[in-house]
Amino acid sequence: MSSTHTHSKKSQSLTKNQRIVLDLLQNSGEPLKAYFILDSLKKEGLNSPLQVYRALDKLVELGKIHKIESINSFIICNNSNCASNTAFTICERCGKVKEIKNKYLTDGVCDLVKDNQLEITRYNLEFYVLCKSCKIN
Amino acid sequence: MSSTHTHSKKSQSLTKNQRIVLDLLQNSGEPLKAYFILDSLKKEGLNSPLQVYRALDKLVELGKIHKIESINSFIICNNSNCASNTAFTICERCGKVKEIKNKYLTDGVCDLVKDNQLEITRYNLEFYVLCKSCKIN
DNA sequence: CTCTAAGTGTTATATTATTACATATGTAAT
DNA sequence: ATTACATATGTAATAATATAACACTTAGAG
Repeated sequence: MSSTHTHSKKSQSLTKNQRIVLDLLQNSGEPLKAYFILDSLKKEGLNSPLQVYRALDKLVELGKIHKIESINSFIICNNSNCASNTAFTICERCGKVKEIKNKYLTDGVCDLVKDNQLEITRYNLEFYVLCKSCKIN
Repeated sequence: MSSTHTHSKKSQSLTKNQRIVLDLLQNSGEPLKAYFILDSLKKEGLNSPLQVYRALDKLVELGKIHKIESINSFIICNNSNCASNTAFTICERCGKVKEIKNKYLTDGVCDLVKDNQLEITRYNLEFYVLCKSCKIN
């Protein structure tokens, strides 16, 4: 680790396809589906599903995005260090998804898990809710 | 609600397709995929994916089975009253799935959720683990 | 008995994801 | 610079998962 400036490599090492997929998810902020991403990025040169899925896989692996399993969608990670652990609320009425940032909740889950002698490598928590605006209407 | 004996209807009201799909999942105990169920029940008269999916949907709705989202599979519910809440461990090496029956864990999650002012209608928790037999080998 | 909700059977099609293979690129060691 | 290697790319084909549409049937309530 005798590097003075090579840190940029690790943070900058996204390829073109990975970059444009990440940017789209970043700008959207919402969960997006693979084929929607494909359509959106046709003009950027993405031609096949595989190109999208490969980029998505890599970004998931890097912890930069998450897959929301129950809706087959991908969303930008807005926690700094959640690794591959995920926790979401999903509105049952409008479908809106929010990543749960509440440290106490996610820590609490970890504690619960430890107390119950489960050795977890990662987890995915999907909480179905009625969101605020849907509750009103 | 002026019924004296109509309760039998509710507990017995599975149709033939729902029944054979439930039985298969019951006997298996493992998570099964829709198209595997279809293949397995061809001889019982199931001919199309839709017949399987309709039965599965209904059984999920009744709380008799659960869908494990991240592996697109369905498994018999072995809790008596988990409603549509689910909690599973999934072995990352061998794929084995177990429903978490630990009341303290699931109650704990509920408490955490309440403490954090989330109104949850249901949840799906997927914990990825290395199961005992895989840990040894 | 009739009405209605729920389920059935079937065909077609939509959506989501992977396999296979040939080529290209970035990085590190020589 | 050149090789070697791991990783990524491009493309076509296909697999796996799930739903739409429609005509018909059945079970239970009144």
